[in-house]
Amino acid sequence: MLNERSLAITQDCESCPIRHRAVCARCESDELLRLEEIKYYRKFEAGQTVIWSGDRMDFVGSVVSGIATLTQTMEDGRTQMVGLLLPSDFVGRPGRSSAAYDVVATTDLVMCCFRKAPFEDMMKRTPHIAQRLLEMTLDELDAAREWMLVLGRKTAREKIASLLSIIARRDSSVNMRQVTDQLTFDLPLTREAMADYLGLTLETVSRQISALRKDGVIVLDGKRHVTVPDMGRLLEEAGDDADGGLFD
Amino acid sequence: MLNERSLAITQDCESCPIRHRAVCARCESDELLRLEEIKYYRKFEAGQTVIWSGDRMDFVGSVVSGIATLTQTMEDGRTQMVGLLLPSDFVGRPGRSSAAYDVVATTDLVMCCFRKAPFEDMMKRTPHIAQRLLEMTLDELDAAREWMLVLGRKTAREKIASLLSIIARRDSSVNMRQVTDQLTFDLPLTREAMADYLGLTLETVSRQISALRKDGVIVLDGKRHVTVPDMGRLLEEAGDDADGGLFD
DNA sequence: CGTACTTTTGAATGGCTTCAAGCAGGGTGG
DNA sequence: CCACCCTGCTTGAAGCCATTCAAAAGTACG
Repeated sequence: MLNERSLAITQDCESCPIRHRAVCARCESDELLRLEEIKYYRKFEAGQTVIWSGDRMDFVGSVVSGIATLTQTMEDGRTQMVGLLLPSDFVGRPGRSSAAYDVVATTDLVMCCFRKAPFEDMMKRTPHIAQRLLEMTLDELDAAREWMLVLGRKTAREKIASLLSIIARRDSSVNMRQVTDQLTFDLPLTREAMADYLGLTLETVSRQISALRKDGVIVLDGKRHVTVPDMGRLLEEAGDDADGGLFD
Repeated sequence: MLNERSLAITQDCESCPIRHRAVCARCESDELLRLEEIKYYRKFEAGQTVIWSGDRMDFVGSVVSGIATLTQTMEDGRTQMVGLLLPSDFVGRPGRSSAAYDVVATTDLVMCCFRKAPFEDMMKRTPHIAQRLLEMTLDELDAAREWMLVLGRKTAREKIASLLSIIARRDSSVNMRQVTDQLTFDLPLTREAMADYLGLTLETVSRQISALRKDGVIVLDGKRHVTVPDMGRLLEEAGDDADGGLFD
């Protein structure tokens, strides 16, 4: 919380916490200065909708702190999460005027925004931005495809294990911790949000988490705090090979 | 066949059938000339594997004619198709040396290839290529996310209807036909390949196709030739709203 | 301390899979 | 020319995993 407030005041790109990972990662100092002129921060509270699918989207931006979700909803209410947005992730699509998905703040959220037209203009004149955006988009495409395997072919138990291992891996990379055998983290999602991510019902999510706990694959402290005694075991349960993805 | 042979001889980018849709779409004449110097054609027979997941990938390229699939396989053999590659689609990822997925030719296939290093070099000096690749990657990301909804939340019947409507839509756009009420096309995939795309078994695919036929949603002539008497009806069965995606 | 929300747990149902057999079409060799 | 086989496809029956419906327990907050 305190952290987010201080970030919201940040105007200096050089000292920005996502400086080295966001869409501006490859920019030189002079390019950053020009970005600073057109950027502005926006804050959202947990639960707030950032953009509705189909709405006019007149800005793009990066998540500075907090977590947001990208979801798609059918007319009858079935919803599928299609992306999890973490600090440094990019929101919006240059060249498209309306949003394709709902973007919802899962936690309190700070975004670094640019109005679309100036940003697109900047992109044309700054190859470093377009290059980085391409790289990030390719990474997202890989992640989406990996998730297609989870959704299409994995069992409920494997799905839960896959989600936990992804969160664990990311958490350790964000916090620059070593991926040792023992890992601890907080679930940033409710059971329902996990269900929407995994294509399950929240009851099944709850049951499978209980089962993994009972089998000693994870240790729960409260509803949200998770410890993984043996990461290899968790990856096995996810159906990946034991060192899958750790060294790529 | 004859068509492919003639394409395989094509050296002239200006008259290339995918000229206006592929990664080179935005290139000027002089840029095309430079591409022509480094490009080469490769042909694959139906069933042949273009690249194995994990293999060194020393080229990238565009599908000129034919169809290929992108698949992911788990150790126990479960497989999920994560992409369908059609003429003008791009294969390979600049900045990555090994393939992330199996690429398999579903029909006879002709590709326009570039060795990776010269292509990456060219990309740096030709913003038109990078711009177009970004656009194409963003489109693919949207397609992958749309598919996540299909895999995660749709019933078997809806999945089949979704696949059929996507093939129908693409077929009509490739052949520059009007999307009228009546549509006819050939399925480019076996029941097993459809199952791998949809996260189903081939038996379920077969059953649901039979059910849609029985209910008059589609008309079958042989195993592969499909007629859609009422596209709106098919889209309804897919769980999309009746005009979904036709006018985007 | 009560209300609202999230999570867990139980029991019954059902949709998809699994296992199994039979069918259809196309090519091959005797 | 036809028996044979191979591959792709269909259909049937039984079983299982995840869902659905229902209720209660745990948690957060005024």
